[in-house]
Formats: sequence, structure tokens, C-alpha cells
Amino acid sequence: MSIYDSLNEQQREAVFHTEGPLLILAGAGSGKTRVLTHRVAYLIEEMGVNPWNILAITFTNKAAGEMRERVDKLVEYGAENVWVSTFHSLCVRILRREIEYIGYDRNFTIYDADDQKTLMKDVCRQVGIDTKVYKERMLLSVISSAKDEMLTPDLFEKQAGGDFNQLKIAKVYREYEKQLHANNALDFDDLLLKTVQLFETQPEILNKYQERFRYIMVDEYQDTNNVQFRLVSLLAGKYENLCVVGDDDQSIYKFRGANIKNILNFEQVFPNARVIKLEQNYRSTKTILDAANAVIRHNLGRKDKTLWTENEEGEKIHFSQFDTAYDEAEFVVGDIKKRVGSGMGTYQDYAILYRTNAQSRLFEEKFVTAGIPYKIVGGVNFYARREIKDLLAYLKTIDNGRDDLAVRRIINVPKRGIGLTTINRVQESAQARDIGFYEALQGLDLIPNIGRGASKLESFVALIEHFKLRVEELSISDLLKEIIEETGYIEVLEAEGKEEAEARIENIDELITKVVDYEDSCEEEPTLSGFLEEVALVADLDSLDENADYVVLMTLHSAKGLEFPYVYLAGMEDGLFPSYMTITADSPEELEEERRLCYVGITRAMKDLTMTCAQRRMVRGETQYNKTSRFLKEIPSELLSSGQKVGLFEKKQEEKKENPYFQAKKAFQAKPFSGASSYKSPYNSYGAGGVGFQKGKAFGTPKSGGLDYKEGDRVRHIKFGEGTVQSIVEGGRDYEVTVEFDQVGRKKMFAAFAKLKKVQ
DNA sequence: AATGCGATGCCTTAT
DNA sequence: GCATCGCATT
Repeated sequence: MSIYDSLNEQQREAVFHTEGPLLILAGAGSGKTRVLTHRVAYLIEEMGVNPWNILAITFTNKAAGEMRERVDKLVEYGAENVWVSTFHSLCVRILRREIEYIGYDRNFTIYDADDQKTLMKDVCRQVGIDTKVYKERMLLSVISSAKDEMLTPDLFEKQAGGDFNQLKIAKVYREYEKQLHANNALDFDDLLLKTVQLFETQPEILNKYQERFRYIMVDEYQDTNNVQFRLVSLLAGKYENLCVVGDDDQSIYKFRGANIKNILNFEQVFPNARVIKLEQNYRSTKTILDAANAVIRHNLGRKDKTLWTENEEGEKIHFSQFDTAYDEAEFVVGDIKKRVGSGMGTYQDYAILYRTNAQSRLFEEKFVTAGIPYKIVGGVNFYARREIKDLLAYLKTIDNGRDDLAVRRIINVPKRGIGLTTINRVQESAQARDIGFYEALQGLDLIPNIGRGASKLESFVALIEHFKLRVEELSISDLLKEIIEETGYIEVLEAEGKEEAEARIENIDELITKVVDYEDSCEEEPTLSGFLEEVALVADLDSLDENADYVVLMTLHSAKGLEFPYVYLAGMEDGLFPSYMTITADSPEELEEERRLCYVGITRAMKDLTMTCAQRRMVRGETQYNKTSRFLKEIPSELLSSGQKVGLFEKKQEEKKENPYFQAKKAFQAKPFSGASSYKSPYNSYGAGGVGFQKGKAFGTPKSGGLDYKEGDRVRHIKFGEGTVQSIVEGGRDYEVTVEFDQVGRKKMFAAFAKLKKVQ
């Protein structure tokens, strides 16, 4: 009896085919992760491959983590030496070692979408381009595709020919690149592109990594773009032990450059490739699978395959149309409550999937009212919030003084009386001398006309220099706390006294917790660069916790790769899903991508699927009237149950305005389900300037040098709910408290920030 | 230099 | 519906 006996014939074939290129066409729910993990095990234990020589690439950190865990369980020893990583983190790891070969510093910063936009705004101003005519978003997306096609500004310009528009964009592209380089920064596309450029220009380095990664596996291969394809081809170029897994029917990222040809033409690119299809589905009921097959059948130009299952028939697919999106949300939330109440699973067995993030609002509101735990995945990334970005900008400035964007972000945050005129003068001077912004600040006397501003700038530089010295002595979390303390960041928020400020403070607490988590879980020596890098590459999805009991809400895109017993597909309306854009674009290809998205959605469900839609809903302040989605009509009616229209009339609109929840909550998501209404913070006493963190009192820990709870006590946290105190460790300037929360598990936090309250 | 106001424009989807 | 931006005010 071996671990491979539990696999079906095709799966086993895929596992045993270890040498040469292999394409696994794995339908939804056909056990591809099982195949991949078993394949790793087989390579190590049966083929004697050194774990060190195996590389597995996934798209999300979550998928990587899952695979790592499963491999660990399967393989007795050496599993930790297998590289399991996302494309982006793989590239960062390589670049951190080798990027000096192509003219960057090893402590480069990574720019996210926000940073890119800010930089682009700067670039446009400098090149003299009106951002109303050429939108930053548009420019960035053109540049992104240029990078995906591996076009340098020079090549891009050449390709533009005489086209006035293209030439202008080429100019922008050139300047954008110049500034990125000057800031020692890379954008997301660069991470991949620079790695490819590194390999293409440094054969000996390429060779090193080819030798290192003799066996390569790529998951979700249908979503790779051109650069990723190039990267994989380069790495696998020597040994060609490349195994890719994908499903052309689940290709849903064309909008960000995914090239479906990578999978459709795999056999042409690698002529001796072996192709194996996994068509048995282990996940869904017959009904669900039939519906999925019926929908996807409408797409042309797909690889021929039909998923089948031995699972039972199961329930019919539920469908209801409602008057308004309010009614829809109310029904879904009520239905989940009813079902869980009657013993159909627990909350974590339920997911609500939708096309756009904006749809989550209504559900959130209903969940809060119903007192049901929920979690919204996606939307505004935690690390994209203002307060978080501010503090990270401090860390970035300390870590990489060349990141002008970061320096300029914080130079007057919190307000220090440094105004735009002063900043511009510094900027001009820096530019004239071809040095960085921060560098210019260090030589203030060389800047003309800053008279009054000089002393303020001086103390800013002194502050940063002080932090730079402290990097050596302090842990990252202590450094962060010192930054908050010395800049008075929280004090300022506190002074605002608004509810919004309070939520921002909570987010800062959470940031500190995340730093501590990083320090604890880091495999190597924790470093500032390391933390910033991790932060730059985490998706919200990565924070999903299978052990917590909450309903999950997310977009269809985020749902790929996941499964839930009970699934609700909400907003099944023409104009929403498929989206208005794809309907009006009149391009069959885009519509097919939407259909694949629908296919992905349906196949997430294991036992039961409910589809809902509304006749009218508010979209951007306007009421929109929608017909039921064309995709719904592609499902044979014998698979559907009811289909009756349920409607509750107008009264709901009034409630909305009075609901206190609306005022309490603005942009913050993933709020406590356990205490949404008790937002009182013990911060009120705070306000006497310059209070340090070590003085716990100011932060709501009553007795100086003591806490009002001890190990074993039950406590309540504003965000995490109730839990039991596991341990209290006295750190240098604060207490480190570990709490086992009922809902979200074990968390380590600082007493000064956690504001834990004892419950009797 | 900071604040406050009205106009504007935008959201599909995300590493 | 909401955030962002430019402008005018103090």
C-alpha cells in the first residue's frame, strides 16, 4: 500500500511522468493539487531527486502555503527544501541576490498600483502631459502590456512608427522607467521582466538557476502571461523537466495579460510534451457539474473535454430573482442563517461570490444586522490604506533612502509645516543636480530660496537619520513603535477624535501585530527589507483562515482554486455579469472570458448552488434595471428549481438611512462581527503630549506596570472578539500578550495597542 | 500653509 | 455613492 494507490489512473500517470515536458489539463475539482503534491513526493522519494532541485510555482501565496503544507505531510523528510513560491516572490528572491548585475541596488523597493499612479502623475507633469487627456490608468496599462511583451522604451518607440499618440506614450514610458530606476524601485511587472532580463544577459547566472531548478512545476498555467512564459522557458530550457497544470476553461485573467495560447500551444512549443487530461471531478454533485458543462459548452475554441463525476445527483440549483439588490442580500443572508440553524453545516461552509467588489456592501450590512460572522476578501487592500501606507513609507525611507516617493509622502505627515512650495524647491534642486530627493535634503545649504523651510527640513532629516541608527538596535516592531511615538502619528489621529480616526488607529495596531507575526514566523533573520517585501506581495486572499467560522464573501476572480459546500452566486444580471463593458464591447472573446468566470463560479460549489439576481440595483448612485444574466439561460431548466420571483416592496429604503451602522462604517471592512456596535475605545484619556508607550497607563492599561487581566483570563478585543489569555511576557517597553481567540485563533499582540478588556 | 468646498469622474476583475 | 482634485478662503 503506497500513497499513490489512492490516485486514479490519469493522476498516477501524471505523477509518474517525471522526465521531460508534461501538460496536465486538469478540469475543475479533478484533484490537481493532489497530483502536484504527490508528484513532488514521488520525485523525492522514488526518483531520488534532491528536494533542493524542485521548484513549484503558484499564483497566490495562499496556494503556495497550502501546497507547502500538503507536501510537508506527504514527504517524510527534505520537503522544506523544495521551493514553493509565487512567480513574484520567486523573482524577488532571485533579484535580491543578483539584481546588481543589471544596475539596481539589492534593497530595491516594490511599487504597488497606488505608488505607480503617484509616480505616473509626477511623470506626466514633467513631460508636460495633461492627465485629463491621457489618463494615468490608461498610460500605466499600456506600459504594463509593453512590459509584458518585453518592449523597452526604445523598442516601444520604434514600434510606434510615426503615430503621434504612441510616440507620446513612449516618452512617458521612458521617463517612468527613468524615475523608477532613480528611486531604486521596481513595479510588479518589473519583478518578472527584470528577472528575465537578468537571465538573458547573464548566461552564467541563468545556468546557475537552471542547475538549481531541475524539476519545475507551474500551477494555474492558463493564467501565465508572456513574461512568465518566457521566465519558465528560460529556467526549464536546460533540462526541460517542466510540468504545467492548467485548465483553459478557467482562464480568467486576460485583462492582466494572461495568454491562453501558453496552454493551447504548449505542445507546439515543446514538441515532445506529454499531455494528460484529468476529467473526473471529485468536488461537485452531478447537477452542479451538468450546469457548469452546459454553460461552458457555449464557448468556442477550447480544448475538448468533458468533466464527469461519480458523485450523487444532489439538489437542484436554486434560482430567485428579486426586486432590488437589498432584497437579494436579505434573502441570501437569511437563507444562510436558516440553513445553518437547521444543521446544514457551519458558517465556514458558505461563500457568496459576485462579479464586483462593490456588491459586498449590501451583504455586509445584512450580515451585521443579522449578527452572522463574515469575512470580505479583497476590495481595498489592508496595505493600501492611508495610515498603513504612511507608516510603511517611513520604513521604506529608512530602508532605501532613494525611494523619493516614500520620502515625499511622509515629509509633511504628520503635518510639520513643510509646504508644497518648499517641497518643490527641493525637488527642483535635486533634479538640477541629478540627485535623489532625500540626498538633496541632506545638503540643504545648496538649495536656493528655502529660507524659512530649512529648519523644519533639517529636523525631518535628523528624525530619519535617528531612525536609521536605531535600525541596528531595535526589532522591526520596536522601530515601528518608535516611529509612531516620535512622529506622534497616533496622537494626531487621536486629536481628531473622529470615528474614522479610531478605526485608523485600529489598523495601525493591526499593522504592529503583522510585524510581530512576521518576526515570529520568519524563517531567516527578520529584516526590514524582508518585511516590506512580504507586505508588497501579499494578497488579501492570503489571509483566509479555514479554521475560523465565518461566511466568506469575495469576487469570482478571488474564488478560483477554492471550494465551498454551499455557494451563492449573486448578481446574475446582464450588465453586471456579464459586465456592461463586455456586452457593449461586442467582442466574443471578452464575453467568453466572462463565461469562463461563470464556469469557475459554478464549479466552486460542492453540494449546493444558489443563484440570485435583482431587477434593479443602485450602481454608482444611479438605479439600473437589469435582465437576468444570459449565462443563467444557458443552464437547462431541468437543473433549476423554482425560479420564482420574490419581492419585498419599497420599505427598505427608509431603514437604510436610519441604520446607525451606516455612519459607523465607512471604508473599513473585515470588521468585527462580534462587536460591531461597541466601538468605544479606552483612548479617551490620552492627549497629554509626548506620552511614551512604556507608560501603559496612557494607553488604557490602568495600573502602571500592570494589566487588569492575567493568564487564563477571558478578554475581549475590539476586532478579534473574545478569547483566553495564554501568556503575558514582559518585553522591553511593553507587555507581549498571547491570546487564543474563539473566532480567529491565536494572536500575539502588545498590550499597549491591543486594548484588551477583561470579561467576567 | 491648512482648511473647506464644490466639481468631477469613475470601478470590473488583481499579483 | 464616493473619493479625489483644484480652487478659494483664512
